[in-house]
Amino acid sequence: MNITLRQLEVFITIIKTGNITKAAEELNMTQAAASMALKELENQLGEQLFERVGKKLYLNENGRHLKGYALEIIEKSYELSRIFKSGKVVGELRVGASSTIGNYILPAYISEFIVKNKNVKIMLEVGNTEEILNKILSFDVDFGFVEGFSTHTDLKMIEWIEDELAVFVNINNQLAKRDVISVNELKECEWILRERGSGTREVFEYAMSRSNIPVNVLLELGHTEAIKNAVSQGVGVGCLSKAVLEDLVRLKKIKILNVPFLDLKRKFYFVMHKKKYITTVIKKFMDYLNLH
DNA sequence: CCAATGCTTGAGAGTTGCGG
DNA sequence: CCGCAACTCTCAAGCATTGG
Repeated sequence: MNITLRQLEVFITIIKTGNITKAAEELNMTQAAASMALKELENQLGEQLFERVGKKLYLNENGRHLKGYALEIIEKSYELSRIFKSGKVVGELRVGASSTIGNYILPAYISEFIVKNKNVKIMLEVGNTEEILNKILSFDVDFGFVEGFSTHTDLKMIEWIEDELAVFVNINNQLAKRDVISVNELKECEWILRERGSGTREVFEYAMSRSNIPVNVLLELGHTEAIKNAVSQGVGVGCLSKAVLEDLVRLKKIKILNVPFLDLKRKFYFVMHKKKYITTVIKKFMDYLNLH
């Protein structure tokens, strides 16, 4: 015989109530049956879970070890019953997102979604585009949102929303006074950029190379906020998503430069493994974001 | 039909707590 | 400190249900 859910339930209830009799009462079974259930569980595991001191039971090391597992298994089984009984969308989503999307765009969408679907939990993992694509490929996340396109044959990419990068400087920078920036002026700039592997960096470099502008990198930083801070302190020139810069523009700490020769438009993509099983919750989320 | 499983019942044994 | 009632756990036997 295997370990049963009932045995785990008895085990947890005994911990909760402190003795077998009360646990049995709570579970609507006789004390003897509860006692047997515990004994059978201990037999299955080949270890005692409680120390018997007199007529009292004390949870021992084995019991403490089992407790966490038992609670998790019981909770999952209850959840399963709830799903089938309620017909509601219940579940957990692991979502990956590249930095810009994960930190600035997605939280608002996720908040709205979980308010509408109270039984859904969402865990958001933020990394750079490359890291997120790898997590999707290894099924570590259910799906993700990234800034760059991938042609990987196992990935399904769906266009989500449009975004635009902006070149920006500290408000006191000479360039901030110019209406339009020239190619030559941009060639002189020292850049503070995201690391390679970041979608933002990729789009920026592609746009620069199309205009034949060499990129003189002063500093590479892994975080958007770090770049914003550095540039607003007067160090170098940055290029990040417009959506990310709104606060500093409003505070008049930075100025977005007019660089008409650079095509800084890009798209955000929804990405999923082609073999990923689409659960009800995933379907619901995709419908919510209008992804088809 | 039989074996496995899980339950109840009833008996028994150890522990606790209280009154004398 | 002793004796006893009450309490709590274990064990054995037996019953009902389920599934091969």
